Amino acid sequence: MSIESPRSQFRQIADLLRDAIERGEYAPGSLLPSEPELAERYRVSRPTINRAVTILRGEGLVRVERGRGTVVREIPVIRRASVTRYLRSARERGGGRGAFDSEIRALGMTPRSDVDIERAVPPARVARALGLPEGEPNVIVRTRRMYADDIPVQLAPSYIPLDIAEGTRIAERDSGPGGIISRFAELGYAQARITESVRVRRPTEEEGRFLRLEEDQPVIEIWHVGWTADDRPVEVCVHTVPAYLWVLDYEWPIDPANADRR
Amino acid sequence: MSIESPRSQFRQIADLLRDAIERGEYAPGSLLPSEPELAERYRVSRPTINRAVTILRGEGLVRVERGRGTVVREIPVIRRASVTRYLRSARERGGGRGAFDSEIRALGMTPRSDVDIERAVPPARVARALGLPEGEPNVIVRTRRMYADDIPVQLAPSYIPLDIAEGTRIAERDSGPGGIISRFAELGYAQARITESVRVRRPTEEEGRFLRLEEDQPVIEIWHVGWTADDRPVEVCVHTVPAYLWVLDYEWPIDPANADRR
DNA sequence: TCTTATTTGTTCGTATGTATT
DNA sequence: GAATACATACGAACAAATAAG
Repeated sequence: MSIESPRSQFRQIADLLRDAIERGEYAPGSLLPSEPELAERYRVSRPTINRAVTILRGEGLVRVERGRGTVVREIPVIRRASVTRYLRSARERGGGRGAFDSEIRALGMTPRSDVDIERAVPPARVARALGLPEGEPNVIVRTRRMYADDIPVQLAPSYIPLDIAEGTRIAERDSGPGGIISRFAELGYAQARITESVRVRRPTEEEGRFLRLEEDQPVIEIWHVGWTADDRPVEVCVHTVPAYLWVLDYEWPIDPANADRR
Repeated sequence: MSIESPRSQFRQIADLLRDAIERGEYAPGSLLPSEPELAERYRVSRPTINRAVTILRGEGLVRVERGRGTVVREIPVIRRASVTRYLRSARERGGGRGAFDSEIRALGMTPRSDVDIERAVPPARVARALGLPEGEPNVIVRTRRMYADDIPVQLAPSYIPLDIAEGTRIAERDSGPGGIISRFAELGYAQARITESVRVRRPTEEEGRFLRLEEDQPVIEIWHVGWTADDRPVEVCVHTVPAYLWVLDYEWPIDPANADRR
């Protein structure tokens, strides 16, 4: 084969296939040639081909349907407007019913989302972040599952201390006009500040199942905390999205007189 | 072996090794048992062990030195204070000489960074973002390479239109007091707004070489643009960091009266 | 400096299992 | 049920890098 030696064959073949897909040689939704066929074409063994395909799967470029073949994925990158999504204007943009709706409609896809409400013991990390004792059922969890054209694209459980949420609209499926942020304000816990921490990690089993991810497809975790003006954390929301599918946009003003960087 | 069948052996062994590392059974900096030894211990073939180790490499948990062995990595996660790093206060925090310095010193490590200056043809994406014609040598590139304890941790080329930067301190290695942001202000291009887009991708070859990454170790790309008050983009900086090594922190105020979310 | 043993990297050929068509 | 396609594993082999003598 025409492939040089210092680089492993399975990586080189992954490159060739990736290029071919990006050139449009294999259209989105279509099948790649079967592994035996590719093995013959590139004159390598089938496990080597399989290894190359595994790389592309990790990148979200193809999806494998056992018994059927390897499907080229359509990769419409979803942009998350991380800051402006908390403004009323974001809700109106695109005629959507919320920021997520606008984000998905902007791609010409159809958004959908579910919410599950339950009272639960939060993960220890969450309890600590909320300043609550660990191991007690002291939060309301609002688990949102979001879809674009019925494809799951985001999992976002939100944790609110029971002493704030219990018996309020926050603990209802329909949180009412203006969303839960408006409810927080009415209850005297107006959120004044948001912090988000972005990291990349492997999906948990549950995330993988819901987002239809393989284990070598990393997710972006957005650890979102809402703070009141007197710096009490009142909401932790853990957004989990497939890393290959999303771009996160942030934006803020700076004061040049005060600014610096090296 | 004690491993169940529905999950592949190489993944299960990766889990076992990961747990052992996280339990501290293999100390940071120490060697894992050799692959033949692990193969015997878990009663699988050596390629299966190798495959498991490959997973851990992708996660940044171990680093392999051929001929020597597999080293457990010390993983001090670096937090990037994405917003406050543009405030003068960030520079003073920790007695560092800049935001990056503070970030690294906060981990008890020693920061170091280089800057290379050159006049160059920017990548097409960059030219478009700056509103410049493509394919022309119309930018100054300030390429920063950053290290923690001499380990490369970030690569960040910054592109500035030639018509702004040429002949100014921006095109010098030492950009002077207050950093280049102060120079922009003096030149009448005060940056008033920052946008950052965060995405995850495979490293380019150059990035992989510098950051000592393998191909299956994703990077976070932070596409950073500085805008003047009249919305001219005057600087594009592409921060590239190993995804397993960094957490990005963002923070902003919200106005509850105006806020909304679904 | 050179040699040899050790350790990981990669590939092959083959075989078996599982899911889908 | 049969054929097809991918998933994974084994054992063997050779290459490349390192370490030890």
